[in-house]
Order: sequence, then C-alpha cells, then structure tokens
Amino acid sequence: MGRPRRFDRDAALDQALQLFWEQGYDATSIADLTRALGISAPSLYAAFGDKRALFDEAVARYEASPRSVTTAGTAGRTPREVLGAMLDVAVREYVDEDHPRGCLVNSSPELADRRAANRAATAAHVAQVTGVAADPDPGRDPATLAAFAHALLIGLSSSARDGADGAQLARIAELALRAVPE
Amino acid sequence: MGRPRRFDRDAALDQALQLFWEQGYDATSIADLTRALGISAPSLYAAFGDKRALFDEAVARYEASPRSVTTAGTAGRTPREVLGAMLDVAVREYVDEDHPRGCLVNSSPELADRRAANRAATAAHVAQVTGVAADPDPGRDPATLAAFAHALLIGLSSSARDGADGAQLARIAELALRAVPE
DNA sequence: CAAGTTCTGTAGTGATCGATACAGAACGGT
DNA sequence: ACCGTTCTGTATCGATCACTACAGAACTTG
Repeated sequence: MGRPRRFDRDAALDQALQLFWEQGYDATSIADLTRALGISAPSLYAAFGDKRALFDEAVARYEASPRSVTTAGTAGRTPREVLGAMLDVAVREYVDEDHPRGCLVNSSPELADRRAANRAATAAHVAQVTGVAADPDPGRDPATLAAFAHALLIGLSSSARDGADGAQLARIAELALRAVPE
Repeated sequence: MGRPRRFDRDAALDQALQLFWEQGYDATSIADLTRALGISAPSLYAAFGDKRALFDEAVARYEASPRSVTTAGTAGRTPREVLGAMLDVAVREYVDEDHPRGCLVNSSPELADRRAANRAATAAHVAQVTGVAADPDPGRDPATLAAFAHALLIGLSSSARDGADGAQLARIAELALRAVPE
C-alpha cells in the first residue's frame, strides 16, 4: 500500500552501476546519480539508503552478472587450461563496448577486500580443478597461480582502461600463458 | 629580497608526495596538505600554484627518483634479463617500508597518460637492449613484452597495495618470467 | 631608519558535497 | 469518502571543497 514508486528500481540500479563503473565511487556525486537516474535525491535515499549502500548494491549486481571471471574455466583440468579460460573471458570482457572498460572491482580502490576475496576464491578454484595442493614450484602452487592470474587481470583491466585494444590484451594473455604448465 | 619563506620547499614537496601516494589525488584535500606540511593555505598556493600543479610537481619528483622501474635492467641482453631486472626492482620497491606501497603512477587514475608514456618507453628500451624489431612472436616482440611487463607491474603494484608481502610478489614475478624467452 | 617586497596567518569566498525536513500527491484498505 | 502509508519534488541543511582578500610580520635595500 501507499503511493507506488514512479521509477524502475532495477533500471536505476543499472544506471548507477554504469556511472560508478565509468567514474569511480568518489568521482560520482549524488547530483550525477539523480540526473542519470532521472529521480530526485529523496527518492534515491528512500530506495537505496545512502550513497555507499547504493554502491555496494551496484557492486553486488556487477558480481552476480555472468561477467565474473573468477569462476571461469571450470571446464579446464591443467593450470594452463584454467588460467587460459579466465584470461580469455577477461580479454573479451574488458574491452566489451556494451559497458565501461576494465573491471569495476579491480579498478576501485575502495574494494580491496573484494579483491582479496576474489584471489582466495581463485586459489581455491585452481586447487580444486587441478587437484594440486600447495607446492614449492610456483607453476604448480595454486596460491601462486591465483596470485599471478589476479595480478594479470588487474593489469589487463588497467590497460583496457588506459586505451589498449582487444588484440593487445590478447597478446599479453597469450604471452602470460606460456609461464603456466600444461 | 622580501620576507624569507619559513618552511623548506623540498621537504614540503616530499610531504605532499607522501600524502598523494597514500591517499590518491582526489582523497587528499588542501586541508590535509596544510596540516601535514605545517603551513597555511596561502603559503601553499604561493609556493606551488594550485592543487593540481602541486600534484604534478610531486609526481615529477617521484619519477625523477631512482625508484623508476622503467629503465631498470639496462644491463640485460635477453628479454628475460631485461624484464627480470624490472620485476626485481618493482618487487623490492612496491613493499619498501620507507614509503607507501605500490607505484604512485600505476595506481593513480589521473595519470593514464604517464602510464602510456611509460609503456612506450619500456617498449623502446626493450627493443634497444635486445636489438629485436617488431616480431609476430609475442615472446620476441618488444611492444608485447613491454605491454606484458607493464600489465604485470600494475598488478604487482595493486597487489602490494592490497596487502601482499614481498615473498608473494617475488613468486608472481618468478612465475611470470617463465613466459619470457632467454 | 624608512621604503619596498615577499611571506605569514586569519578569516572568509562561492561552490559543491552527502543527506533531509517538509508538504503535497498517489495509492490501498476500510 | 476517508485514513494511513508511501512516494514525490522543492528547497535547504551543515560540512567540506579548492581557493583567496586582506593586513600585519619579516626580511633586503637605500
């Protein structure tokens, strides 16, 4: 009951995600959001809480989308297959023209905790898929492989933001894969 | 002639660099700077111009210091030696406790142009030292080697900021080096 | 000493930040 | 039709932003 909301909450959330993705959290003001979302500030606060809650919800939406690179490559068996699948998804995703370039999580200073979680998740994923436990050889150690992949994804994300095209990213990924055992 | 400046301009510039490095450009306010530098706002503006000019001067100071990774590894001959030297310097530098973690240039959104310049400089450096011109093999192409190194440096910088220790960074670098031919 | 110049702190500029008080509008339940 | 509830826009809150007008203090020069 009560007066119904005049705007589509999900569409507004997508708009907010788009803005945060393009400009970052700090650089996106409430005024920017109300303009892009086509609603007034009180409606925004009533629907989403405060700015940070809106950002967190947008990030959750981002992470829930099939863009997620972390769990890509489930089909692989060897470390190279697993990391290769992740890099493939990333290279395509980071220059996709349907949305801003790069990865929202990997290029947001305020999401360091999510990056840590992603690295841990990647390490567990690699260990599970390849069946390899901790190993002194960096090429066989799931934690090192995950940290390597994670660092590369961040580098690819930043390169995409700085203007690199898909072919350049693909060459980087191809070269990087040579470090990883079959 | 006239009243002499009461503070050390170079020391103040170092303090400003420290703050920008820790917090980033946007997150560092003039109030933060006047507090850390121990001077009032008019003195700061008289000495450095405006906030962006102060930032640019601090970045120039940063790039002029021997921290620069881009030109490291001049001694090397093979791509692996050149990149290995760069990664060695970076791994040590990014966790050095004498200053904030990571690389100021690689973690500042407003310095995308400097990153592009660094990538180009690295490519020229690799080409000159190894004597290799453009090559279809990613492992022999200076531009791809430079882009790979650049992406890795950004990933290492971000990982250091997110809390990775020197040993972790070293393992990433060791693994990455396996991608690069002798 | 006095004049000229430059730095100093106090205090405040307009603009923008995130966030809200308030009143009217639009609905469901009775 | 009326009431309670919830959303709506207007208009504004205090805080903070980058930045500066102003006047006195501290120096060099004559």
